[in-house]
Amino acid sequence: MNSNPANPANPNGQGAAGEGVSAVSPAASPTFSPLYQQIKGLITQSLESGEWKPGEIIPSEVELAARFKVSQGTVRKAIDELAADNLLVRRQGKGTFVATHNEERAQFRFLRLLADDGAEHPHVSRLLECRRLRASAEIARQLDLKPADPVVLIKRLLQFDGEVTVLDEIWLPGAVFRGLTLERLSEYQGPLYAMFETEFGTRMIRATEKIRAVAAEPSVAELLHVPGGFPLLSVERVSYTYGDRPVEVRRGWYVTTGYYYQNELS
Amino acid sequence: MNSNPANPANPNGQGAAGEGVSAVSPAASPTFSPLYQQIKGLITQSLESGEWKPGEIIPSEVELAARFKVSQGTVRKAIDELAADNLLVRRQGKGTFVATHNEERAQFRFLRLLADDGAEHPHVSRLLECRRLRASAEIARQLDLKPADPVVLIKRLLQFDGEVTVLDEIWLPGAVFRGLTLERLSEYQGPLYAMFETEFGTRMIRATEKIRAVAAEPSVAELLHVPGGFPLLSVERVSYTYGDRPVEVRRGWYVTTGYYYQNELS
DNA sequence: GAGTGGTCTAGACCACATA
DNA sequence: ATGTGGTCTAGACCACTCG
Repeated sequence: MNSNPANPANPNGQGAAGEGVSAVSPAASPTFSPLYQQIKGLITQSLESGEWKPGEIIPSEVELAARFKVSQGTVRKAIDELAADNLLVRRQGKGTFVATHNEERAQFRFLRLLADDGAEHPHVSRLLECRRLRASAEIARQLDLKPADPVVLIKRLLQFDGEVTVLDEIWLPGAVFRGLTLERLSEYQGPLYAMFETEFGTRMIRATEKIRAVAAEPSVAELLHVPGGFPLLSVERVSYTYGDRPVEVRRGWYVTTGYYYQNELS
Repeated sequence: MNSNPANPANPNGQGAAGEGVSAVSPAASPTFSPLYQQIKGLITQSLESGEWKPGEIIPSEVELAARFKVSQGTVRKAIDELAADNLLVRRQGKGTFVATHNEERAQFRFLRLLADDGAEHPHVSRLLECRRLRASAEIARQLDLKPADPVVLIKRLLQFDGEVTVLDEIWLPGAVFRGLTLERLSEYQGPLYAMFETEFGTRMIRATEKIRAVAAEPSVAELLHVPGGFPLLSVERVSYTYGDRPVEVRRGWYVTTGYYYQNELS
């Protein structure tokens, strides 16, 4: 950040078209941060603080411009980038909304397993367990916790069109997901990320995955109805929320006969 | 496209600020295409036709604005999107350049296999063969050719830090890659896509991948120095050039012990 | 018709690179 | 000093949505 974080009076001011505002240009700021980036930060803060909740509409561009004392074009550019990052969703004629996992037209953003025939195989989740325990060194490292900090472990199966296809082990920081039980999980329907968002106020923004081919170990093989040693896709995901804070580690084993992991390189 | 494809006189004209240009607004165009999209198309044409070649600089924004008879802001938005699509690269103070696979700071854009330790293991290619044959039904379909059309097949191994890690089978349309031989391949050094670009005028823009876990078949296992049945990552890639025309099918088998396929979900 | 996002323009000035 | 992309502003008008 540069200066004027809260109520900018045009720091690196390049002045309005025909006005005499802010004839600054001091030492040619060494750490230059454009105004719209600062606005972006301010909007992100409001998202993080819950001033505008997932699914809700945010103030119009003109309102925000007035609030931040900048031109509409500047908040526009800020919102553009936030929309590109999937934090906001623009809807022409209606307004700008906080992105949500609840009413998203597709969870394909995070589940990229497709059937060979391209059909729309609906997937259902079968919960296996949900318990609280202390983080291993590895999980603690990935979740940015201290070893032996409390975590929640969820195990579940995903069935695609009746076929058992995915086994997931999901680790969550216990402090954030207080009160998460198997009962509560089973009551809720819909994507896990939607539940995390509405029930625990934690919204997944982005994730990284490490993908490998592995041989099925006996316990995994049994759950997935494949012989031991069967080749499985191992997907280790770390999900992040605002401020790039990790909030989930998910280890998945995918059966990729009849299904494949779809990826786009661009 | 809307109208005025070549030398626009502001079709859906919303007129300059204080001028009397193009007071149109006819039947409220049913298929509305913004000006900057049309400009984007015109620039893409120039890229495709080779008017500006990979690595070269393109005309400045003001020049293009004059050429297309639009404001600088409009060509700016067009270039912005083309840069986001990795067709152009902006460099402040210098100009805008046509993207190239030659001097790219990283080919990580297309090779996403990383070592567990995160180190910079240099990879070297070992060519196995390069022959011309007739497309199978499947390959023809994927390359949008007619069955039995001529294709080129390249097989190669990739070694990471000495270890054999990847086996690739690469299919190319024979008509485009005329004169591609094993000798020519071995002479060239650097990424294949760089060679395709400079030697055959075909630039890869984007690709899709289907990823699976499979058991190594005997012939593959032998080449990769793993036992038969060993779990391998199967990566089937289709690459596209301008106009979303497919120009490569690449089937890869990756050994993912000590390495993983890195992916970002956002 | 009023409000919202989307497009387009024109002009000023800043940051960066190069000569 | 000049030219290039990058930021910021102000204002006009268009496309879309909804009451």
